[in-house]
Amino acid sequence: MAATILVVEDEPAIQELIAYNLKQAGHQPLRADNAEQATNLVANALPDLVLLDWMLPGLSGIEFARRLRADKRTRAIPIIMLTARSDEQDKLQGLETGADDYITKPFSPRELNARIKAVLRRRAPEMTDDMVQLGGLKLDPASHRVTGNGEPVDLGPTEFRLLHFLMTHAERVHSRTQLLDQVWGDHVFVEERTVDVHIRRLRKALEPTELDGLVQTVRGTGYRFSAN
Amino acid sequence: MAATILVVEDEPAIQELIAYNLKQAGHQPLRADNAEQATNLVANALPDLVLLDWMLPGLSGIEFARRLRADKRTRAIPIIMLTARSDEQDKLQGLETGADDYITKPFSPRELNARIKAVLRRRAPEMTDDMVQLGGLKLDPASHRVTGNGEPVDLGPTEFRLLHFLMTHAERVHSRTQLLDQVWGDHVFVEERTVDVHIRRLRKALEPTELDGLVQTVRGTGYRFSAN
DNA sequence: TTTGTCCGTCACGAGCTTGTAACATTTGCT
DNA sequence: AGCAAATGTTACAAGCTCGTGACGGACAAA
Repeated sequence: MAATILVVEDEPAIQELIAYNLKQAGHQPLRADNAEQATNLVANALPDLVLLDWMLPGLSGIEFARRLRADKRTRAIPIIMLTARSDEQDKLQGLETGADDYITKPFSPRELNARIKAVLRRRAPEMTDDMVQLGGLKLDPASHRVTGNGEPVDLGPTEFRLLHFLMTHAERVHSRTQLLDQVWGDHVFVEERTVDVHIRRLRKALEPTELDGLVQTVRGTGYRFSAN
Repeated sequence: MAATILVVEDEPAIQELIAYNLKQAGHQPLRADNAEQATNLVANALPDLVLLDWMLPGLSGIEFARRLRADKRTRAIPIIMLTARSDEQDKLQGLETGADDYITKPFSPRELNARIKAVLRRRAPEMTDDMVQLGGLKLDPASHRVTGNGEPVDLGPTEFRLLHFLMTHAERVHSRTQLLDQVWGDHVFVEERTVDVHIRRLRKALEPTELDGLVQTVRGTGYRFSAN
């Protein structure tokens, strides 16, 4: 659950309060007072989620959300809208622009955390620290441990992230490019074939538990984790 | 559980009662009749927890709580709100300002103590005086003593806090940054690698008891205390 | 002051990770 | 079968992470 979360909020007190709560919950907050600042931060490094105030000086929150959705690089980032109004009109418009969820101020830290967790679980399950258990394999992000049929499995950092992503997106084929984006990160330039090597390393590490068959090749497309 | 607790309450009789009960429970009460006095006390020394009356002459309890949350230095202090009203409206608003818990007057000393303990445990389990016992290691915050397999272990202050935190958050990986935040305090500027050195010192101190293996390195991520 | 303790930083080296290239094997197609 | 593309596999150099000992400064007690 160590997500990087961009907070776009012009009111300093609220920004501070939110940032504090995020840190408390184990996240890493990035702060921006307006859409411009936020744009710069996003250009630099992609956050895992954006908390976006509805009312912003200059470019409004809705407009900023629209831009995030328009850009291919940022399209997948989950967005939670913050608004002072509780009126349904706004809510609808907010969801239309592609917000994943919506919180009406004032809100409790507990509610904020619950929504963040819910959105991450839906949009980016590999960011939560929920334990994943599939086909005899068990991966626990919190303790950073993997066991296959009860036996401990030793993985390098990259193999761990790779397996975590595959398990949280099982039964689905991922191209090498997608895996590079999701597991390596978007500002990294690596040969596609490198993925093959790490898949190989992952399978090798799983071999002793006879579970290496769960990581499957889909020729011409990519790789897949399947528990069937 | 030797916490320093700031009581902000304008009614002398109730203040007296609470202070007496806190003392009885082993805490050290600090008293303030209003937000101004409280501010001065806090400026002088940080309490471990604040008991805050909802209704105060002058600056209200809510407002004071908000200020505590706004200041970086006091942000982390747990707050329990006291209120004469039992109405839900207030309850919500109290939590929104970042209070950790809420007690409706009149309350029994027992309830007060239970809530204090619960809040301290939730916010900072390593702040309570509960003895921690894991994998042959026993750490007693009250007597500030550590024994491994019965043998006494000699630790420096930082190693003690580090071990205490790790044991109260076992089976979980903590990054260097997290450890610095939690054990050193988030206002301190220290090199990340310093954590390594203290881990080393901790392990060295545990070596004679053969229990140094409980403090584990998770390469690329951080450290973990594990009793498995 | 002297002594001792504790702390933060640094530098060095062992060992682990990683990306890539090179070579081997499999697969699908004609 | 024969071929080309895709994937598996291995080796390796470069880089990085972490363990470790040493050092000097801060601080308090003697």
